[in-house]
Order: sequence, then C-alpha cells, then structure tokens
Amino acid sequence: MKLSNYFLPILKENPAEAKIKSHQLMLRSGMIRQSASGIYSWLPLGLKVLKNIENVVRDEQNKAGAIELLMPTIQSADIWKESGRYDDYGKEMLRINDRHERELLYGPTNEELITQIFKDNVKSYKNLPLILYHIQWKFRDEVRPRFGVMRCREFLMKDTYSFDEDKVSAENSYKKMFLSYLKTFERLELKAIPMKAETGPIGGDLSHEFIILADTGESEVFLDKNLLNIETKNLDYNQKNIDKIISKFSKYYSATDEKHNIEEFEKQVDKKNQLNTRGIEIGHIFYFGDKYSKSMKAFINTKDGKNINPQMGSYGIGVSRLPAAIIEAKYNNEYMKWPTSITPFKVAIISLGKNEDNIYKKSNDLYEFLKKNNLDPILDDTSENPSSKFKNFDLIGIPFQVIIGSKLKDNEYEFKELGKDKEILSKDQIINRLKEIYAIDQQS
RNA sequence: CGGGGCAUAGCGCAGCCUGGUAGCGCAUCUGGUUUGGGACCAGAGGGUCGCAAGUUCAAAUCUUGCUGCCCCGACCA
Repeated sequence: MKLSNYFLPILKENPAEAKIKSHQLMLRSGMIRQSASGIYSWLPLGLKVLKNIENVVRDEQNKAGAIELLMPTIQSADIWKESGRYDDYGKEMLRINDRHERELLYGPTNEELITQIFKDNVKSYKNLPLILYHIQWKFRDEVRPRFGVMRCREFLMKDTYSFDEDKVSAENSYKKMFLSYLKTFERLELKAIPMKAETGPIGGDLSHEFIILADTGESEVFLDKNLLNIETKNLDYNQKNIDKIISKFSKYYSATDEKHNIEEFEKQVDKKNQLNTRGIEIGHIFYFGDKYSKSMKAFINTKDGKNINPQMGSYGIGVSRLPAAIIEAKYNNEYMKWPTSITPFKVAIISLGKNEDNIYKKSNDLYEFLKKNNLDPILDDTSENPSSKFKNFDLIGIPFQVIIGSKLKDNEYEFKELGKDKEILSKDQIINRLKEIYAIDQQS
C-alpha cells in the first residue's frame, strides 16, 4: 500500500474524550472512530489489526478441533424465553420489534441459538464430542461504555460451544479450550493468566478468566508471581501436555477480587511472590453442564438407547477488545510496536525523496520487490517533512522500518526494528531478514 | 441508575463572569522555498457557537428545558 493512496487519518493531539493510552493511540493512529457511545467504526488500519487477530484466534480454534460456523447478530426472543434468560438478562439486552411486532434482539451471546441448532441437527452420541464456534458481532447495552473498544457496546467476540456425552468428556473439551487460549494469547505476545472465576449469568460450576496484567485493567487481581514464569511456548494438543500445563497453572494462587480469599492468599503465597495489581479480561471459559440443553430440551441417544441432555461449555474471546489490550500491555509511552503476528503492515518504507527523484525510485523499487515477496509493505511516498514521517510511523507501530534517504549508497538501506538500533543492509539482506522473522512467526 | 463535568471549524482550545454579531494553534487548499526527527514565507477555504424556548433593541455569552458525550461507582468479553 502506498500512503498517498491510503486512508490513514492521523491526529497529532489526543482527543479530549480518550483517557487511557490504548484509546488515545487507536484514535490518533487512525484505527477507530466513535459513532455513538460505545459504538465504533473500524478504519482501514484498525480493521487490518482486527482481522489479523481474528485469524490467529480462528487458526488456534481450528487446531484445537473446533469447527467454525456463523450465526446471525439478530435473534428471536422465543429461544431466550425458552432458556429463561429473556427476563434474566435485563436491560443489557437490546430488544427490537420488527414490522409485525415480533420480538427480536441483538444477540449478546449465543448459547440459546447454538443449542437450538444442535438440537435440530444432532441426535446421536456418535456425533460427539462436538465443538462449534463463530466470530460475530455482539451487542450488550453496557451501563457505562468506556475506554474505547475496551468496554464498548457493540463488540466482536469469538464464542465457542462444546457438546459432550458426559462430564469427563466435557472436561476434556474444556481443557482443550484452556490450552487453545494459552496458545492464542502466546501468539499475540500476551501473558495471559487463567484465574478461577465466577460464572455469572451464563451459569455452571467451572470457569476461568484469562487476564493480562495492566494498570488500566478493570478488575483487581491477586496472584503468585510464579505464574508469570510458566512457559507456554510450543504446546501440543495431546492429553498429557494439556494436563501438565493446567496442573502447572493450578499450583499457584490467582484470583480476581470477586473470588479472592485473603487467608488462602497469605497462607499459600510467600510474601515476596504476592502480587496485587489490575488486569484486563480477554477471555472467559465456562463449563455449565446441562443448563441449556435441559431447559431447551436438547437430547441425544446414548449407546445403550437412553435419551440424555448433552453436557455443554462455552468459551469467549473478546476479539475487538484485543487491539486495545495489546496496546495497554505493550505500549511504552514512546512508541507502539505491534506483534509480528498481527501487525497491520509487515514493514514500512519511509522514503525521504521527492517525487520522481532517485531516492523515490529506489524506495518504489524496494516496495515492489517486498510486495512480490508477500511482505505486505506500506510505502510513505508523501512529500511530508522527514520528521513528521518518522513520528507518524512510530505512532502506528509497524515493527520494522526501512528508511531511504540521501545519506545512503545505491545498495544500502537503513533497516530499523522499532526500539532497536539502525542497521545498514542490502536489499537481499532485508528480504532475508523479514522472511525469517515472519516465517518463524507463521510456524508457531 | 446515583454523583461530578463538558458541548464554540477535522483535532486541541480561548471568548461567556461584565450581552454588541466569533478567534488562536495544528490540520486542509493554492503558490514558492525546504527535506534525516513534528519546517518556512505569502495567500485561501471551513463555524446557523449541541437543540429548543425565553429575557433583550441585540444572545456563543443571561434563564429554563431537552439531547449528546466524558469521568467516578454498581455490571461485564
């Protein structure tokens, strides 16, 4: 992409309404714009990040054996009456009437609809376990939307639903998702800590929140510092592995303020390892048994000819919250640096030349070359001042820059990884370097 | 929903107290100079001052009502 043809409305100053750094940065770097309280448009740069995150999440779901489908945003009130949640959900649910005065709603979650789909189409234990998911927009009429896309009303969520014949099998599905979440957040370069959680309106008896530590987080958390050192790289989806990693995490104390128990905390955790800080919830998993399958009368036949309600779980990741969460976790007050797995462009070429001079031509050649090699570059071909270009690219956080100016010889390119020193490289060296970086990333 | 605040050009703000028909910086457009860390000169465009009513010869400014947005709390991916 050439910047002169792109849509990247950058703001030099922080809009007054943005109070936390992720919100400020997302507005300033032209990622999002607010259209109403808690409702946002995603501009091209923000959309690229969002889509890239979505793809990482999707890839890990697929690897865990979940199968993607797509349910609508608008649902009929009928199924919610059946499960009993039409009244329970209260004002947070956006209710709509159509022209025939039929009651509809903008889905805040999809347990009812997926159970309906399941019950209409699955009858046998032979089809279990079954794990289905979708990535779709949700609406929750929050009492107080705030912090940009962090707590907004319309948001993109990945929600997965598992169906199993019995509790043991259901717990395996739960553990699979547990692992999948660790791997997903690892790829997003986030240190996510699973914590035992309240089940809330979804109900059930087993639940974990995945929380990243950040001063601006909405919940207070208490944990053992040892949790921060648990290695989550290169985990496979085999049962041994899953049990091992889960037991590692369960060994140490962690809780949100809701579940926090001071006595246990003091007893279990050495003074020097006690950490009391704030966190952002980026994922939440639940096992809730037959809560929905029972109320909505979903049955399957077992091997010995009985009819039973399947055991269910649901698993959410706040996809549209993640760009903000990643900024909160990674922005160091000087520059933003996107993880290579989700960066909106793989490399920025900053041309300091004028239209049609040699520097411009050299920049353009490199641009075409990188493009051919699938290294999705963005070329700043505008006639802005150099300093303004540097500031803008530091702001939008593309992790690698190639700067081309008059100081360099013909086959010299200034290569810079954000936060590190400049190097002078040749064209081939740049390609090789970038291919290495991004290929390694794709393998994980 | 309770408490607090704000609303003037795309963004950041001044003007309001003491009423006289709107201004600054950045951004945008034109011409020229400049080009390695937010440049310079000259010119230009852009606002029914959130909406409505009232007071007044006259309202961005005073009064009342409404709406929107932000912050703190209870709720959540």
